Amino acid sequence: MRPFAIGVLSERTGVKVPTIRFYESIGLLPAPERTQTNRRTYDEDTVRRLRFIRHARELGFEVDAIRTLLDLAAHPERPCAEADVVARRHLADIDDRIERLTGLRAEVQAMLDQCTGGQVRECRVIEVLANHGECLSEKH
Amino acid sequence: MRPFAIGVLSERTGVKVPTIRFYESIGLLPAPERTQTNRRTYDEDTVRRLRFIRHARELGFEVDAIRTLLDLAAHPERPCAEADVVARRHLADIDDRIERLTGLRAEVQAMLDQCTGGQVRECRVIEVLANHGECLSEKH
DNA sequence: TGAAGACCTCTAGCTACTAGAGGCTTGTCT
DNA sequence: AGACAAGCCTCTAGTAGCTAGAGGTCTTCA
Repeated sequence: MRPFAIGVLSERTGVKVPTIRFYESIGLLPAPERTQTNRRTYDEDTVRRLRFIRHARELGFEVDAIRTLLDLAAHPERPCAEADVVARRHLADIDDRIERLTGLRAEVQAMLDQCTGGQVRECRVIEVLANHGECLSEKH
Repeated sequence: MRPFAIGVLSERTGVKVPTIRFYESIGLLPAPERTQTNRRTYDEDTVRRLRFIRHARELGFEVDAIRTLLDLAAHPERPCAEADVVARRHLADIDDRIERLTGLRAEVQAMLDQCTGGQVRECRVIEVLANHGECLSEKH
């Protein structure tokens, strides 16, 4: 396969052109070869690398974590414990966020349940916001 | 009560001093009176308003939504339907995020479950990231 | 009186992109 | 061959909601 342009890379990976340039600028993608007229050219390796990045992003991994994972992927002989750690940390982070959101959900739902639909004067939504004491939990 | 300084407002509301100035700059808080030496002075009204803001932020409302809610809170004679809409939209947003996170959680968990702890060469975490086809869902 | 601490403004940084301006190059159609 | 659109280039700035720091003034307390 011939080297191809950034637009082709974009289409083949589903990552937008400006995003590809952005990834290059932060060092997630290496600076590619250029044509004589200064255009970036890519090869299959970059397609694989970028798909890896995209997929990890879709799963919510942060760029720093992806850097570590990419680094690991490049060294097949190393133990995979480190990848495990990264993924476990991410899982814990997701759990954390789910838990907090679930708590919030309950508060907002409770607020809405109490709303009788009258005037703002007696609106529970506004009132709960104004008075923290009425909340389900003291946590926030 | 005498008017008080920004540090006092900060302590009484739990909102950091730079954040208070930031809220002023984006118009969430009105520009306060100043002393002759240009220091901001606040009163009880601001404490209430800022507590309202803080509480809404803690519940995950966006600044724009808070603007609407504050506006409503200032007009007790209006119907509270609008507050209801804001809160319901927020609830839907939270549900959405929980759902997406739950999906992610399952993917990451599945990835981890398959890891046998050997070398990166046979690491499922790395492999799953490299090959989207192995995912639980096609959604992402 | 002198030093610490609180206050002031302004700028820049965080995450992960996205959008736009202004200007070349490439490809296609006639 | 020439015209014109589409694609590429760089650079800057904007998104949300703050946070941190520089460099300077003012207040408070021992």
